[in-house]
Amino acid sequence: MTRNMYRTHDCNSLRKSDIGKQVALAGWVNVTRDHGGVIFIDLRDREGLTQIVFRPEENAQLAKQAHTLRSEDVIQVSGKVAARLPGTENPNLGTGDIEIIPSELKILNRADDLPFPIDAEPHNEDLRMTHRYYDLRRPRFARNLRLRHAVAKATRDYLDSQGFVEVETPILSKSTPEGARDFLVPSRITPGKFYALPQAPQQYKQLLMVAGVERYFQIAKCFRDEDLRADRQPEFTQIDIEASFVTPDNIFAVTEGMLAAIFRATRNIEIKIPFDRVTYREAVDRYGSDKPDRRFEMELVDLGEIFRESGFKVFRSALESGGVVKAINAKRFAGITIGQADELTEIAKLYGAKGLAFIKIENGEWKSPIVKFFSETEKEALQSKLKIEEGDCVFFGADKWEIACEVLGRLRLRIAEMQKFTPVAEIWDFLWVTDFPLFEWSSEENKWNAMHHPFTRPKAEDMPLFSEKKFPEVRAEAYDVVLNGVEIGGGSMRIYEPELQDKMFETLGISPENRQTQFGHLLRALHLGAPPHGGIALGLDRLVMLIAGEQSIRDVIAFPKNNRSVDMMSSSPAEVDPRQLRDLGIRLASNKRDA
RNA sequence: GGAGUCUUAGCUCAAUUGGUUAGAGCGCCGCCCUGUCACGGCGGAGGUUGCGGGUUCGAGCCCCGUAGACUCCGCCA
Repeated sequence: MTRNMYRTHDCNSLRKSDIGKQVALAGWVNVTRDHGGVIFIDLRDREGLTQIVFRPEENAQLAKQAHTLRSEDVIQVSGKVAARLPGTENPNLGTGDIEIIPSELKILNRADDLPFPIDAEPHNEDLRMTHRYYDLRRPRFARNLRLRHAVAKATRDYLDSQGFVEVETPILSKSTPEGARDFLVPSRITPGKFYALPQAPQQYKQLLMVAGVERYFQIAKCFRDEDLRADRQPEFTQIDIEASFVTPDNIFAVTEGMLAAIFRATRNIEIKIPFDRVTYREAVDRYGSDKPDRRFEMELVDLGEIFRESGFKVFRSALESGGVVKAINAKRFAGITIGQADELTEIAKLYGAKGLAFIKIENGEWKSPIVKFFSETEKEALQSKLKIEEGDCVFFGADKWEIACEVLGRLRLRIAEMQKFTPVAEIWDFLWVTDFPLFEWSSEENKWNAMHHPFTRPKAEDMPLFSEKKFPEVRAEAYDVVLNGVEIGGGSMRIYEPELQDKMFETLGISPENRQTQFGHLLRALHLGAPPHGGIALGLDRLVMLIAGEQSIRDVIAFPKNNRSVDMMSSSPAEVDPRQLRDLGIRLASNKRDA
């Protein structure tokens, strides 16, 4: 590929051993260093940099031309590889021992004044996104795109080796009432009807199991019309996997093997498998999160026994009304500033606490307005249970279990940030979170919703609870895979019995008529010999983001959208020609400009 | 739907308590410079301080509104 009329080598391939060769290179002018006489050009292509030297005494015509070069001009250079003058080698460059003495310079294209410097980190993200094709020239993004490719390739290679078949499923599919808001696509041929873009290939992959594919995967684009975050895009990519006649252990093993293959291929790292497993209950209890970041300690400690009979009414009454008292010990955080304390209090309130009590241990003294309510026995018990030492800062949560855990879990993460927790070495802490609740109560809709999705099966041992309609206690055969506190995937064993699926729909408040219109195909499929099956889907964008060490999935997507779902570069979404709407039988309800 | 932060030259930022002609570095243009690698030196151009309104003798700065960006909450089965 590199040898053609434009070039014989890439810009990171010439070494000492090539000295004397006649070569051609092509690329972008990374930087010019024009000394009036001698001119240095760093030529850049996707592989690296090579220095070109123009000397007026050798070729005045070329030097004159080179003098006009500016950053990001596209040029082609032919010439001879030469050793750099002794003492002027650049050890920071792979090609630092050599330079090119050109005999020919072709200016293929000139660049205008640049929207931002390519070597600095512009903070203005909309400017970057507007000129994304230019932004992507920066080595960091060239690296990220190639990393993403390597992850996808390792995924395909591994799953292929395990007998999985990649099957494409429709992008134009059907809207379903459960889950996220759908993107809709109007049908021209059937006016008034709409396709929906898939939120995930969930139903199709289950139908492929009924079809006897047995082991399916797909690197699938998914679409959800919800508000965005740094780690959420309206369209994103999943590594989607499903298999028949399997148990969760089989899915865990294939996922672990695949992730191991990915880390081997991209980072040459052997990750530790199998991953630890914790139940949802334990994760929330100990870390205040269903996606625990275990790279640092600061676990939630239950203080129920200590304060059951306490004279401190706030704690005692929380326990008496069925709640919990829990705490985290932030080591060496007694120096907390007023601003930090205020922020943590805000966080506590945001997640439902009435306030935030904390104790600073400074100069051997426990500093807090609540300490005076504690007995000596309580203080001693606290000290030993939380391993309190000089310089620590202890934060309390007294509330319903869910609220106390979530509040302390959020504080735990924020405090770790405030303490500038940075792991000494790269840590890849994978774990499985299992036994999620099957249902969650929606106070907004006043009904039970599926926590994962409506096709998730209850755990076999919880079937009786399901029959007894003890819905909050029913656990699902569902699991998430978590990496460094980020949920990178989740899945479940599916319901394959039509009767059980009907019972599930019934619990979710989906009427028999709606079941038929919305899920009829799936229900019929379950009646035609559906095998037991289950699977998982991993967020490719998030996974690549973590491997790349990026903070946002936008940095590992070639053309992402901003947090209002706008592509700043192409200005989409955009208005369309009225004739297009007429063809679709669509009339806009209102024209914003009239407002 | 809600909260917070931000918006000054092409880019990154500054401008004291509301007070002179809104500055600096990079980039750009011109001149000089023959071994640099973020080359260097001298000079120059470049601004409706996001937009609209208000308070004031006077607003980049204070107030109200509005637009946009980013982060978060809700939402994301």
